[in-house]
Amino acid sequence: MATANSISCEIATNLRTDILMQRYLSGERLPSERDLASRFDASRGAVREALSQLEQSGLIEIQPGGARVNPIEAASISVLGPLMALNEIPDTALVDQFLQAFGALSALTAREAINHASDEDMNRLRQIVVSLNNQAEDFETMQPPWREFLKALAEIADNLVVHLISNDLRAQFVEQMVRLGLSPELRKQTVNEVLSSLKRAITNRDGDLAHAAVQKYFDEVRGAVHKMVDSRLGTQRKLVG
Amino acid sequence: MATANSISCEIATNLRTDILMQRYLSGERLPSERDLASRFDASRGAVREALSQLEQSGLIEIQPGGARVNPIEAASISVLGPLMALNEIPDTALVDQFLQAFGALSALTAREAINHASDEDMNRLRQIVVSLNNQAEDFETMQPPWREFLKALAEIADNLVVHLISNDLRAQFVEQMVRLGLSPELRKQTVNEVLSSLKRAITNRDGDLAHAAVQKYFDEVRGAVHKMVDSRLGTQRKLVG
DNA sequence: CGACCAATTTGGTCTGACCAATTTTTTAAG
DNA sequence: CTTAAAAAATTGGTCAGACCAAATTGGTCG
Repeated sequence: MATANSISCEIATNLRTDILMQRYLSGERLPSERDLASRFDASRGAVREALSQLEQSGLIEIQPGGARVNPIEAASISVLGPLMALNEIPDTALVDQFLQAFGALSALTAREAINHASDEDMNRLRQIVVSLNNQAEDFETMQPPWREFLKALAEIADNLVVHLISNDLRAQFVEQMVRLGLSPELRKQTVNEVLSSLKRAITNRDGDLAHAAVQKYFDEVRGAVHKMVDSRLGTQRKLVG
Repeated sequence: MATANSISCEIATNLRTDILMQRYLSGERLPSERDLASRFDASRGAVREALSQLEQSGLIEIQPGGARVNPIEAASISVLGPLMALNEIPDTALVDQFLQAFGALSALTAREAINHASDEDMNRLRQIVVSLNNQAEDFETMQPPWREFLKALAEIADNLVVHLISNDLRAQFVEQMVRLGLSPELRKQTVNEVLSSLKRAITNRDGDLAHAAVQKYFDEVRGAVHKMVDSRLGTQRKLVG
């Protein structure tokens, strides 16, 4: 957001954190706009803009008489980023859930893309898979072509709904992922299996195979992230203990 | 939104429609807040709140110097509802994309739920499937228990990410679906196959089978909706021609 | 033609005010 | 003492006018 430095944004961030940390419980009434204004040493207008943001993210509900806090389950995806940023160590379960959802949507995208791709599209995909094959050694170096691959699939599949969902998910998670320098170690054999499946899927125009391959890749990432976080927690305990 | 009747909301709706109908092109600059205020005969504060909403939905980007329109692909899910509401006749492709995405996420939910359900959960699911079986004649009557089934699966799977995505999707689409009184005619045989698969999945704790069954159900709905819209367009042409 | 500088425009914010609706408190009746 | 009605205080929604810093614009000069 361009107005990230603005006061209204700061107020929104503060209140959002308070709500997500359950300093305001669900159903509870928020302080009045005038109270908040004086507390944040800001004008009522700024507070109103902040509250408006929180309302649109589904965290609160503003009514004449007062603003009330909604249960988190009633919110929109845009709270996931702040929710993850809450703790220094990311919530493992949340990361896993993200990868599951993103993986399912990516797999869906892959199937539809392969099933509807033009010959030209197929060549483009083939090329990317080749470059993936050449850099399949390390997760880091593999990331750029992999993202390019997913992007190409998304363009071909041309599913606006999935595209917008993926936008939101990326916006909420990628920042958090890089914050931690996640670089899970994928098993080379699995990666190679995925890549060869993708090749075959492209050659034979087999959408279901592409679906399975992408799904398999994300499942591998999930497993690797789990291992990584576990070991990191292990070392942390060592440092602490 | 509780403030649906407010002026700021009205301004936001107006501008959103203008943007979605490409009366403001991507990259173009929006009129200044003062201009908009005078055009809508409102105060600058109201306009600012409206713009703030549009910015958070990703439709525009506000910067000192002016607000610019973003490409639709950069927006968030919350634009899907207004996008569908644009035309009287819903965009068939968009409905299909929605069902695809929602189906994939529901199938994912089903697999995880079945894989992690307690015995108690399983009994609950079994009961719902039985009631589904008893009302499998009509799409309408089947809807309530089916929704209950999906809801139960979601609760068991307990995946916040998928839950929030589904929230947004429902919020954007369900309203539009009922607006058109969609009641696609599912093939009874397919429905029965789905239900028997679900039974087996529950009995054998087979998450993958549940995944496939739910996927199959949504695919059937997709096909039925297509047929329905096609026939509806057909009669419409008759009326016009 | 391009670089530079001043005037204007624009977003961000503040103050203070008014209204209608809701909430809370008080009051009066049972 | 409880309850119902009425009055007061609170709250969100909106408006008008003002100021500042940053960005845009337009004109000027090299």
